[in-house]
Amino acid sequence: MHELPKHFDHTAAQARCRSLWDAGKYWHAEPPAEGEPPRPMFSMVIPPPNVTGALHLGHALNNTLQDILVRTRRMQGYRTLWMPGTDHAGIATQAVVERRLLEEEKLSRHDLGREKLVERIWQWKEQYEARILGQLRELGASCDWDRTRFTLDERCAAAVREAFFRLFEKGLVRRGKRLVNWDTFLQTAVSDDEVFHEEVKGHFWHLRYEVIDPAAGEPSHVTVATTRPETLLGDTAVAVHPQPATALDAVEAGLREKHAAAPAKEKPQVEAELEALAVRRAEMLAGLEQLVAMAKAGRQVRLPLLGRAIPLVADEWAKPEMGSGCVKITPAHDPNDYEVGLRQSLPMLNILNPDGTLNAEAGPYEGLTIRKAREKVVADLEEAGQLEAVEDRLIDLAHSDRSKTPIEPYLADQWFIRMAELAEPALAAVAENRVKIHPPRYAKSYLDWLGEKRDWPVGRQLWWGHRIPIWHVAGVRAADLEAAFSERADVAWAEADGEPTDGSATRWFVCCKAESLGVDAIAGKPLERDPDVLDTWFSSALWPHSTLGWPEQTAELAAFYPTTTLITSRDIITLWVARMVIMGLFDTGSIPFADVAIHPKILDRYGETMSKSKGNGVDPLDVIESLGADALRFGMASMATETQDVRMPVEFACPACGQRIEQTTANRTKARIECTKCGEPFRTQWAASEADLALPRGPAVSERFDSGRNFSNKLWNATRFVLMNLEGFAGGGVDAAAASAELPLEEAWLRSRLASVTAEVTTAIDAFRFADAARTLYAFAWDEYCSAYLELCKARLADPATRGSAQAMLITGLDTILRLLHPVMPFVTEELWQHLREAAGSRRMPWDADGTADGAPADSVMIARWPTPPANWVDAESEERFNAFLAIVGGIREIRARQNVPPKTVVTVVIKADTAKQALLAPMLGAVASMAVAEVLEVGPDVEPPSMAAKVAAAGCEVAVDLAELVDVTAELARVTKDHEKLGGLIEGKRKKLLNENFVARAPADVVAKEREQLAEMEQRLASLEAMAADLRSRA
RNA sequence: GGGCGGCUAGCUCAGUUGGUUAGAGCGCUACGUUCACACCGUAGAGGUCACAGGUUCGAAUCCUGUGCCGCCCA
Repeated sequence: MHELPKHFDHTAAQARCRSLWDAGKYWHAEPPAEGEPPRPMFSMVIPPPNVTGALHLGHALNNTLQDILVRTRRMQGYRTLWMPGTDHAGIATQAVVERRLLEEEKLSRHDLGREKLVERIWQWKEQYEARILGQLRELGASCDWDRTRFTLDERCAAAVREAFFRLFEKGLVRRGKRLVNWDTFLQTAVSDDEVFHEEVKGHFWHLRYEVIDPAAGEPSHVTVATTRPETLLGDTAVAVHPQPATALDAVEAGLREKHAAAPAKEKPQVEAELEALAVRRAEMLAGLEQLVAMAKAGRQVRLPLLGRAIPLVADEWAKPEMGSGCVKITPAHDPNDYEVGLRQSLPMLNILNPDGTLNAEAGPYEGLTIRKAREKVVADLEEAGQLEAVEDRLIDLAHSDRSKTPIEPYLADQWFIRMAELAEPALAAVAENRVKIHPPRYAKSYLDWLGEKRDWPVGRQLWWGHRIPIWHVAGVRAADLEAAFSERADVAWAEADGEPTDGSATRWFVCCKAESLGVDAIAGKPLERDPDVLDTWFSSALWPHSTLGWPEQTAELAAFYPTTTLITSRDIITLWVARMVIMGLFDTGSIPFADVAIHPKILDRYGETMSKSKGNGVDPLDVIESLGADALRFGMASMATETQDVRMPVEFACPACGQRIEQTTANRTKARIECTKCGEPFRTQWAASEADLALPRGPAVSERFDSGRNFSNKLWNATRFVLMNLEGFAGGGVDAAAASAELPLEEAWLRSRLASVTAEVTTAIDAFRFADAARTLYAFAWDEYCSAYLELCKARLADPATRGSAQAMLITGLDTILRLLHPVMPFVTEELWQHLREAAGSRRMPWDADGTADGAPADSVMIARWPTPPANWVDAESEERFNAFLAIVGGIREIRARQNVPPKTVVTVVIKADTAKQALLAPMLGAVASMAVAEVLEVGPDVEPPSMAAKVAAAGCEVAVDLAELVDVTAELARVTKDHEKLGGLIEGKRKKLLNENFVARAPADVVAKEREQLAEMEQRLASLEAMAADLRSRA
């Protein structure tokens, strides 16, 4: 006999399964060979994880869902490719490497130089790529490991150059000024999503600017306020609102509206605001209107410290309800001022060097850092008597996510991709449902974002990334370029459009799709390669086709592009999904995928996003190590509902005693925690001191993975039971063609359930409802297969007459469950499949028969066929009848529990039932006996319960357990009374409903009939309860 | 400021076109370890479905508004 240990050992199993799958390369896909019969295709690219760090729970979720889909399709016979790889993540990776360089060697990237730094980053990449791919394999991801790509590898680089070149040729690349988020530490622009905001303590300085040559009656100065006084060096105007009265009216109207809607306790606050506004109108409006007139008259003010004359302008950005009503305008260093600058055609004066020091425009302040410059500017203003006041204030300051330093708005030359033309087909693809987004509501954010068609800034001032394939040359004529490159199809050029021209020499951009231009100079003028690299998302946008070999017309591209599905998280719909659609269409003319499945984000118990810096994350490897990859995957799959986010309470696991300690905002940042149970201390991710580091680590875990672990073990033990009862198993399988009526009820029932569960699970996976699939399988395997069928089989296996068919059905059920669950829990199912192969290799499933020669079970469940139970297996009647049987068993158990009957004591039972139920139950009495530890003496319409009996209504029958000396009259009476009360309430409700003429007249007939039926049944039960109560009272 | 989502049992979540006596897992209570599994079994307690209106014979479900939490975009 093949006997299993009592528990599933996930660690050993995971290693074994992986080598089995690797040996067979079951995850590998090839384009169809010539003459090969056609098969449906399924392909998908992984959202490439960053090589910045290790995988987190979000990745675990994302990759679990992908793997479920891929494994399902593979089993369904598709030619299935899941393309793996990693992303170079330009700025993020460069930032971590630079930070380490500074910390460990006190070197900046400039000390090291471009080439050396890039070399260091490659080293980092090698290390983390290996780690990430290893983690994906730990998770069980069945990617095609022979095809692993990297967004910065040779193949992707060729695709990037080709795509950029084509954009350039079509005039879709432009260079222009733009106010960017400048990271002075990394000396690059960072995108908005790489910026976080944090409140810091700062000041609000009120500065006095003199009016130049004021007319009589005009003020001698204006006051402006700023949180960044050093920016005055770049001021090119002072603004005042063009219609201060109208603007104040609008503010007042807004406040009145707010007042009307405000709850009583907030009204005084609004009233105070209204009053202040009235005062302001009285005191300041005239002055503001005078300033508007001055602006129109072309009055100027003198910039303090530098003495420059700058205009007073009228612009709506100035808020008459705030401060002095005037605002200084620094177009090159503030986003709002930049807009004003554009509207008013103001000069844009950049006062910063890329490293965050001030440049020559700052005059005497040149060379100072921003911080020093601020101190000096403030001191000088004070000395000059131009500092009116200083307030303390909390300032919402933008910081770079990468370097953690404050962001400086900075006007710089940037490369852009024009979106107007490119966005159209990408919008249409989603609008016309050729690319379907699930759940569909997410299509809106895609369409809204893309609909704005904002040009895409693609240049980054970094060293790590795809270098923009553009060379600059100046002072040559078009004819010179023509002469140099007319023979070359891989070179294109255009007149520079965003750079200052000095009139004498035309500047050119030369774009080349080869790795190197191969020419240093034209007509004696040097060609200089642009230093910028491309935004990481540019290479990611090409991922679906670049990984398959584009621009080469490879067999892979022909076979697997467009891909079928993309599964990703909702936060990168715009950054990534939209850009893949754009570039896929531009490069290949085809959409990159037909379906996009969006899954939720994982939050902690407080609804906060998990992050290492908050200390509230769970490391997937901890879960894999302690509970197993299957537990992690099952947990992830059951969480993947269609809502936006899911919450996951986090706990610390005490390494000494295993106690789980709730993670709170208070303890999650501690370096050491003492166990609440055993008192032993353990360390967390924050441990830094030597004493703390010496402690054992208490991993952060979550109870939400327990049920997956328990489920693995349940399956393990169900299989253990089946294997223990295989003696005499004849092989083969069930007779698939048999009609339900010919089968014993329990077999017809299980067959029917297998068919409907298979259909439900298949549909759920097709619709990306992974949680439904996981939950359906859990409930079926646990409550129906194990708790009902397997329990019932204990009696059937003992009886030689039924043993054979019980074995065949048990095996059929188990085999089917393993296959259906394999995509969710690949390891435990594979391990059990192998045991089953050894112990029951002669079993045959109907859905294998037409495939392999003899329908023998596959070498691995990973390549076994997805079950396809015949339609005639579904049999609602058998299901209903079996449920009646289960209800009877439940009724007897209920009485036993209520009466505290010892588990092994056999009770005697009579059941009053109509003839139909009588017939149904007759063959099931043995099962009732085994499942309820009961001997059923009599079943029929005229059965009289013994005088001392506890009764319960179940499935329309009255089940009476003879309790003779056992009855606990008080408990029984309490119970009956409670039931009576509850039932009474329900009956009242139903009667009322049925007395309502409107209901009877308007509700559909079947609903009314059902209500009547229920009422009748309830009334009958009530009568029976009353009789029981009377009986019991007489005995109390 | 605009958009989106959530608010259902102590916790985490289901609840499909409005028609049930509102469910599950965990936790809790009681009982039970030679019987596949204590990572288990049996039974039980526990819910004004955020709040206020409305539509309807009938609302957790549809509509309007409010509140709180969160995300995305500006």
